[in-house]
Amino acid sequence: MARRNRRVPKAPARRPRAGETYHHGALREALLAAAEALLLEQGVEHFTLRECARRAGVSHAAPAHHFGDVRGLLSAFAAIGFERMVALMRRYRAEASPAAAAQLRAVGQAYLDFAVANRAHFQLMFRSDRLDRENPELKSAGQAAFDELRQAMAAFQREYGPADADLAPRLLLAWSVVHGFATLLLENQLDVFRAGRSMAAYARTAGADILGLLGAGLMVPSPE
Amino acid sequence: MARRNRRVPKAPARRPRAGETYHHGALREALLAAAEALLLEQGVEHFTLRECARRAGVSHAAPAHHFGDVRGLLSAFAAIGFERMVALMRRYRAEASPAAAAQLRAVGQAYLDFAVANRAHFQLMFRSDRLDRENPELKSAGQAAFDELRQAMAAFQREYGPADADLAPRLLLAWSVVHGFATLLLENQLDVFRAGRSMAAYARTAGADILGLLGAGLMVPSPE
DNA sequence: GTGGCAAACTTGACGATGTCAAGATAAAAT
DNA sequence: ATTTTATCTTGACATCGTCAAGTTTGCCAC
Repeated sequence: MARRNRRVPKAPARRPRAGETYHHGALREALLAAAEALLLEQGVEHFTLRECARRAGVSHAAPAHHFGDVRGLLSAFAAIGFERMVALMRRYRAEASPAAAAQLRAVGQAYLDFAVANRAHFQLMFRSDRLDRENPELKSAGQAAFDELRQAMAAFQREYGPADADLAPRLLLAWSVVHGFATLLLENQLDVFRAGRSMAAYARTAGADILGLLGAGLMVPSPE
Repeated sequence: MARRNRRVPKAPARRPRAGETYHHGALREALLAAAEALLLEQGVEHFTLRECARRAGVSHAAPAHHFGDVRGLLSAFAAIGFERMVALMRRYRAEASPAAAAQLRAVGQAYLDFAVANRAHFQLMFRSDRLDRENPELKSAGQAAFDELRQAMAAFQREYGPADADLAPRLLLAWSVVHGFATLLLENQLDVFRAGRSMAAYARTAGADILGLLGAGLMVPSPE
């Protein structure tokens, strides 16, 4: 009722226009969309619940009714990230040769490509301080992504690896490689290597190099 | 940025007692020490400039005179972290066999042990949003740490690797492995693997497994 | 010594933020 | 039609980082 006379330097806190109802109707989705845009533009470090609400055209306390608190919202969006990553992994696998080595490379390249194409989103997915790790959607989506890697690595080991060796160390090694590379790249730690090339291009070429090295190394029975 | 009602034992802003001077005398060091304690206790996500000043017994605006802003302080402390990491790398290398493979493992294990023993400190060192990457001390300290790895990897390749191959992909692979493993471990992503064991113990055993696999894989000439 | 000046530190304010409590409104259930 | 519930707003609070302006102190020229 009271007109909100906000002296606004930022987003113009859009009031409901004619025809818009007091109830938003699809605020949950609108907030997730606003979060996506905000993360894309500003990065995970400048994400703000209030700015997110502003962009969705609602008051600063509205998100609480759908997500509890800011970690609830970000956890929901992180879960979406894992789902999209899984989708990309499956697409890459479908387009790759069915050979176990190619399948493993496809999963790794999908991991890297997703990270580079969705920088803030990826960073959010692994920032425990901004997430509620007990969120059930987040847990299951994260598990699904990990399962893609586990499955590809199991097939790889069935084909090349020593049959008696434990899967865990190889799985951990592969995950560490792609995750470490993505993390370092996104934190601008590899700028000296990248040397001007775009992140996407570099993730492609250097990523292929690294995944190739990793695969070649894992094909040899380890001396244990 | 009011966070939730974290059980924060907010130190009672100790006023200068009798005999203490208006000028602290060594405030810069006191602030860095307070930052260390605060990070250790609360983690990087709950670090606060004002709480840091409180612990050092000075007003909330005092740190600005020594560090500019919060990123200045954290960058200085991150630089200290890289220096300590380099010291640990050198100690491990000195204690290890001079063989290139053992030297490389020593560097990797030092990386992991430092990360686990200094969780918040390590996380800070790679959180660009809290740091000023142009800070000269931070830059040179980070470079020194990287040089340890580079040097060990160069020696490794001189001894085992294909002499004509490029060093960069192998260097990137090794860094990605240790960094990814440390990151995932500290973000509690490996709890299912860890299965109750302490982080330090797990970083030792699983870290050795992974570094062993990596070394074995790199000893074979890659098919490129 | 002593006057003055720059560095070190304090005080208070400002605009943010996340969350809570209480009110207003719409939709759904009875 | 009335009641209940879900949705959204409003306003307040504690806290944060930073800035501007005032105090205190160390120190150097004289």
